[in-house]
Amino acid sequence: MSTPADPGARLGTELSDAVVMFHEALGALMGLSAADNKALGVIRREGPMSARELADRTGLTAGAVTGLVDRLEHAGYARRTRHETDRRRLVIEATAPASPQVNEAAGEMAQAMARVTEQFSPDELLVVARWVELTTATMREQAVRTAARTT
Amino acid sequence: MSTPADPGARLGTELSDAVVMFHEALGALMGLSAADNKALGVIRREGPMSARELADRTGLTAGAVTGLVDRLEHAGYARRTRHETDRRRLVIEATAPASPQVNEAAGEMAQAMARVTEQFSPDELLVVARWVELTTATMREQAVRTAARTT
DNA sequence: CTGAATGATTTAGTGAACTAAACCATATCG
DNA sequence: CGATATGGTTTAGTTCACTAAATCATTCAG
Repeated sequence: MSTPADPGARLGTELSDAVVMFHEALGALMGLSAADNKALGVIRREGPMSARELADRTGLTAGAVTGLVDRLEHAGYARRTRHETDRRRLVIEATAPASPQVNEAAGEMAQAMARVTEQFSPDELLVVARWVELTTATMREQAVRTAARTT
Repeated sequence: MSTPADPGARLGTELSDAVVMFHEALGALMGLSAADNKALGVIRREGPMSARELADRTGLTAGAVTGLVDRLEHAGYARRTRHETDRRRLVIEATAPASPQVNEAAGEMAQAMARVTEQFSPDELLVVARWVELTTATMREQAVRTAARTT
């Protein structure tokens, strides 16, 4: 089935779990529910957008998005602005993580990952980078396909 | 700051996002809320446990765990048994994913990852495996440290 | 300029999952 | 054996984010 050197199988379980756990822990530290955290991810990933757009992305109704953005804004992770030309629209954008605690945690994580990187030669890092890239694309595609099945 | 060959930085954002997205999509396909999915993860990861133990792990009260296990059991992802010697206690254990849809999605993911693996030599796979292992350990540790900050 | 359309908010009501506490069943201790 | 502790369930009440629909503001089309 899977050899000890098959990272694909491992990713499926352990790394994936660890990533999810860290993500959840960071979300909790930020004081965000899983749903709010997910929405923030959408804004961060896709850049500033209107409330309607965010509603479509998250599958929420317009009314729910108002509350969602209220919470994100109040917690300091997002900002509401009016659209320059169309003043009915909002521009919802993510702001830098405010809390020092969150910055510290993120910084610590970055350092820890740097220590991992340190242990590989430049050539090896190229290999790993290639794998990470392919895997990311695969996970994304599978996420979309899997989501499509739910309908 | 981070070179194109620094997988650590990439993991922090893109792969991590993709992993979380897939995890969420799979959870949705399984008909589980994020919280229930997380609890199921605990049972899968740590093996059979009593309701009290699960309550401690998830931070829920005893009453809430009853409902939680009800849902998991009803959806076919967990099973309640009585403890052999102490018949007050439950033994809550995860069962194999029942729904054909979930199996299909999991299978498709496994195949997709196999196609990624295919593109690397055995030597390269060893490098990747080493990186995955170190990264997993790091993420786990950081998840725990981050969770501790929340308190 | 008026009327219809669009974007966001507000309001009222609903549902899901939670807590706290009362409640059974079983186990353990004196 | 009786009293007390422990594990899980049940119940009553609360909280919170959601939807649907009414509302306000702005834009666009005729």
